[in-house]
Order: sequence, then C-alpha cells, then structure tokens
Amino acid sequence: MNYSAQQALQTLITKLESDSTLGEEERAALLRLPVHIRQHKAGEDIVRERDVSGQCCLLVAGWLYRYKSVGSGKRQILSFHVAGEMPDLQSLHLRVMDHTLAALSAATVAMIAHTELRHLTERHPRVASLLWRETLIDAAIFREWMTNLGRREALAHAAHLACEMYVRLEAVGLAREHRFHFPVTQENLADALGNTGVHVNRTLQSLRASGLLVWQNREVAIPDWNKLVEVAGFDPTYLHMKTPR
Amino acid sequence: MNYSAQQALQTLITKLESDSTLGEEERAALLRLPVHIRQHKAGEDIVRERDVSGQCCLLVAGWLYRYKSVGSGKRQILSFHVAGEMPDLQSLHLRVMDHTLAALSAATVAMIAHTELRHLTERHPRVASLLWRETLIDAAIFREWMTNLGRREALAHAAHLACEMYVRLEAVGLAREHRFHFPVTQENLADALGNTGVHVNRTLQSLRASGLLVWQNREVAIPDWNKLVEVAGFDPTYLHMKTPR
DNA sequence: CGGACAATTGATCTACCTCAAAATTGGTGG
DNA sequence: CCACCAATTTTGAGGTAGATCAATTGTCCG
Repeated sequence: MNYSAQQALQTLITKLESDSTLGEEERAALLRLPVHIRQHKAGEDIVRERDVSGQCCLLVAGWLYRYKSVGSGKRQILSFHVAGEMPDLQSLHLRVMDHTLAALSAATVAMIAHTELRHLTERHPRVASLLWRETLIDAAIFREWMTNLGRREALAHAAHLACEMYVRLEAVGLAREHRFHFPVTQENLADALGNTGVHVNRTLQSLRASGLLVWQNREVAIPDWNKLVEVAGFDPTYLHMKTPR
Repeated sequence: MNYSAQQALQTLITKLESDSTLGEEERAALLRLPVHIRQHKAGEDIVRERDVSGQCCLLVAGWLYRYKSVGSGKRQILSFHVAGEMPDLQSLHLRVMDHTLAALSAATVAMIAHTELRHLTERHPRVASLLWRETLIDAAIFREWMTNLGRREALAHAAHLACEMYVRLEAVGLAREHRFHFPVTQENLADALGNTGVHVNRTLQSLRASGLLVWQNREVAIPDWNKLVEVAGFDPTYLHMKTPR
C-alpha cells in the first residue's frame, strides 16, 4: 500500500492524542511536517550503530526493531515497534546512534528531518512534551526488560513479552481476543530474551503444553490471559497507558 | 554539609552546561527555581513504585539508585546516580512511578515541583531540550545494561560496570587515576548485574586475581584500563559525552 | 522440484544458583 | 579502648537452568 504524507503523520497524531488531545494549531503544525516516505524490506537496517543521522523515523506500517551487537556475532534486541512509534526519536538530541534500527517485516516509514522537528518543538511546547513523553515510555519499557533479563527465568520472560505485546497491540487496534500477529522467528525471540534459539524453542513448547500460550507461525494466542499474567508476573503499569487494564 | 538552594541548582546547571552553554537568562531562570532541600540516610526510599509524585529529585551530594521488585523478594537495580543527576525526571511526564528511587549512601537532594519545571520548560525550549536529553542518556544507559544482562557473562558484565562508572565519575570530577569510591555492597552489585551475591563475590575475586580490577571496601581500582576495557567490551559511545575518550 | 531458512530433537556440558556455615569488618555503647 | 553485634564477605559442596553442538525435519517459495 502507498501512504501519503498526511496519512503517515496521522498515525503519529493518533498516537500522541492517546494521551491528551492536541489543539487545532498543534495538529496542523504536525500535519505540515515535510516527510520522506520510504519502504524497507524485512531484515534491512534503517539506521546503524555509530551513524550520525539528521532525521527521525516514524513507523507507518509494518514492524521495526532495535538491537545492539556485542563481539562474536552475539546481539541483544532492545525493542519491537509498530505503527505510530518513532523508534529513533532519541537521535533528535543524541548525535550518534548507540544501536541499530532495522525492519522486522516489510515496513513503511516516514523520515522527518531533525531541523523540522526542532522547529516544531520550539514553537509548540505541548507537542514537545508529548514527544518527550514517548521517549520516556520507551525508557520505561527498557527498565521492565532489564528486570526480565536479570531477574525472570526463561518461561516467565517469554510469557511477559507476550503479555506486553498483546497490551500494546490491542491499544492500537492490532490485536483482539488475545491473539495477534508477531513476525519474529524463534532466533529473533532468543536475541530479545537473552537466550539461545534452542532454549526458546523448548520454552515455547513448554508454554504450549501447559496451555498458557500458543506461539506458532508468527501468530500468538493466549488461551488463558489471567493465568499467563500470573506466570509472567505481568503488571502493565510500566506501559503508562491512559486506560489501565 | 548544608547546601543552599543556589548551590544545589548550580550542580544541575553544571551538568547541563557539559553539553552546551546556557544563555544568561536560562541560567537565571534555573537558579530561580524554588527547591526544597532534604537529607536521606543510606537505604531510605525516596519515591516508591506506584507513587504519584508532584516533584522531581535533583541529587546534590551522595549516591542514589533505582530498582524494580519482582515477586519473592527478588529485585533488579536499574541505575546508579551521582551529583547533578535527576533520576526521577521522567515523572515530569509519567504520572506514576514504575520503579523505586532510593538512597545508596547518605545523600542530599533538592526537590523541585513539577509545576515549576513545566513552567520553566515552556518558557525555555533550550532548557527543555537539555533536560529531555538527560532522560535520553538515561535510556541509552538502560540499553547498554540490557545488553550486559542479556548477552555478557558475569565477568565481562562486572568489568563493564566498573568501566562505565569510572568514565561517568571522572567526567564530573569524582574519580581520577583509575580509582573511585563506589558505596555498593556485593549484594547490591548482584542486584544490578542479575547474579547472586555469592557469584559476584567469586567474579570479583577472579577479576582481582587476574589483575584486571580491584574492587574492595567500596573502593574500585583499575590497574590496567586498556585490558579491562577489552575484557568488558566497553565502548563509551552510549554515554553520549561531549569528549569521547 | 530444489534450496534456504526455520523449527525441532537429542546428548552433553557449564556458568551460575542454592544452601549453609565460617570468617571478616565496621560501627556502637560501655 | 575494648567487646560485641550486625552486616558483609568468603568458602565449600552440590544442583540446575540454560548453553553448545550436531543432526533431522518441516515449510515456504520461486
């Protein structure tokens, strides 16, 4: 599908308005942002660790993810992203990328120049605050992931990720009835959970066997939400959504 | 020692000016912020998970840290903080705390009301950007810690933390000659590294035995910086400091 | 149909955990 | 200044979650 600049920016406006309504002028200013729409194939890097970029990426459709590499081919996936998010918004104030942003699936993104964003945020402190807030939620999710990586075992960790993704996706209309599409391989999942692919495979089998979670063919189904939440120790406070569930 | 409001705010100004100089008016506006100075004893919680707070904490002297609890007494330490930092600045835009802020050592803090900070940032977009930037660096450090937790083994992880703390402390004049004071117990360290106290103890012994790192009595000494950096896989890019080392 | 990638299985290994006790250290009151 | 207490650090001896290595079996497409 082809997206217009207006459609692309509308996904951002929708996101920002999930917290609080924007004024007419603020909305107009956002819609006036010049964007450059691009397509990325699954697996492509969009911005790389050490790059100095002059623009931010607004995800319009598809999935992105971020990762860091450590020596000898190992890497840690830091986050997954869906439409309406700006996964490299931090580059607006940090000169150099400390990680890589890449396409998980085929994806449509809208690139927005830093100069334009700076101009906008100087003129509209309320928009600045909402964008700032998005980066703070990003950080809150990192904190939860740190806790998952350091203090939860593999099974609870995988369950926790499923809970998180469901809540986030449901909030933007990309999931319902405790099912959703999530285009990760088990190898990707391993890089996110800090395990090996083999172990993730066995973990998913165990979750499946106990009827907690069916995660197959990039589709996730949660037969018993309450039980999964309990196993995961999942508490959505850290997602800082308007409607607590 | 007793600190005046002016002295407290000066630590913040110094921090913000490590990136770029402030205008005279901006500096004056910062110094005009009403603050409430408080002392905390080692171990005290300052703001707790689930609290809704109306102010931010500026650390003036001593050490703070943040942590998240998971069931059955386990917890994950998320960060360590020294003078000039505002460890709960995120609360300015996130209503509820998703983790706890506590005193690692006896500490002096200056509390600043959200209303005052909002007023300031609306009027001074440049100051807003610099504060935003501080929270982005905070998040960048989380990303590195995620990588440490997920993809580095205990020895490299401990070495990495020592490298990070040295670089951060040296930048604010709290460390020199590859030595510094760091008031954590091995149990604290375990909660930060995602290990057990027993294993941290053995890890530190091993680092000591190999001459890489002497970490005893809350004092850290790094006999061979280059070797430690290599073992840790430490690359300071993620700290986003003005002077790359 | 063939090729590439992804999921699965089995067997073995190891980094780190658990439990429990002993040795040190530092701070405090007498 | 010393004795004592409580918090830390250290040591030892198993145990286990998850890693590693190496096939084998799908599965998706061009």
